[in-house]
Amino acid sequence: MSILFSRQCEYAIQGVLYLALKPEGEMTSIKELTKRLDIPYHFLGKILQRLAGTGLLTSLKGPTGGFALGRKAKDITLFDVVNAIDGSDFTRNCVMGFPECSGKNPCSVHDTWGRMRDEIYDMLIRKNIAEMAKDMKKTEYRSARS
Amino acid sequence: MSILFSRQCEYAIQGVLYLALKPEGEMTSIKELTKRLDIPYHFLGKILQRLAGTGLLTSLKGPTGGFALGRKAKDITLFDVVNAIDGSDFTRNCVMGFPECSGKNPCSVHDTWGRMRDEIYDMLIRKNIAEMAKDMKKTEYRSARS
DNA sequence: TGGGTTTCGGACTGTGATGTCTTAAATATC
DNA sequence: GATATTTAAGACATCACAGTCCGAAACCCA
Repeated sequence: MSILFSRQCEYAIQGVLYLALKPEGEMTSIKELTKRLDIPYHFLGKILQRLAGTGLLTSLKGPTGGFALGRKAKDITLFDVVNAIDGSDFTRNCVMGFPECSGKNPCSVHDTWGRMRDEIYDMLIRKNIAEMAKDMKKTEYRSARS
Repeated sequence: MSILFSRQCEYAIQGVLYLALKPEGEMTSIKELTKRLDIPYHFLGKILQRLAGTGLLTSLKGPTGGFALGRKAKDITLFDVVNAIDGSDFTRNCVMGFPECSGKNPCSVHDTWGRMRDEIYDMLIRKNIAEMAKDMKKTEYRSARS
């Protein structure tokens, strides 16, 4: 069975959560992120770059440079991150790949899956980065990678 | 956003549903399937081969040969098909990729996602091919690809 | 001004999934 | 038995995603 998010997207979420644990406005380098999160250096760089391009993150070059959240953690939802990397096609396409599946012409699992899909979407929209980060803060970060 | 099933798996589901609409025991050739379902000929061949290998389908070579369901449609669940192609890893791994996410050490969306994952699993287990095919029979097949 | 540090951007490689092609094996019909 | 038809099986090609590498641009500090 295939999974919900691409690996890029998983990394993006982990990175954004890590940044949310930092004091507001403090810059964090890729070097620190890659060490703490165990994500390939250059790959993570590209992902953060992409997030910065959408305004979700800010970036600064040079020493003391790095990345930080582009707005307050509570104003960033899980959906914002996922949508920036993987898009939101899953909200539209039929789960079984029937090309003409729609509300007027539903397939056999259309309604059942539609309900689950809505629940997933709601979860992504409701979860904001601030409260997620707070949950993780309870224990030391690496062991809290859970 | 990435999707729930691989393309192979989507094709497998579509193929099995098509076979379920046929009289019991009647063989259907790849040629017919590929034409009606608009799936690449040889690729579909490999997928059906694989399903036959697990016993989900039976196959016969030669003229009048083809594929048919390996047991009664009502005894084949959606999970059987999905599991044969994509496996069932999704029931185990953390949706955000945190390597050490577990019940004892849950991430922020662990419980929420876990509940949804269970619902998806239940859907796959409960939906059998017979009733799904019956739903689709209501309209002409191609336009019922929905 | 110059050197070191960091992100930026593009090109490149590796890998797995998707899709194609060809030959062999099995079966039905004549 | 010969031939046509169909699946079986493996090699091959193509493509998207994952991951690497390098030079350039921006920035800080001495």
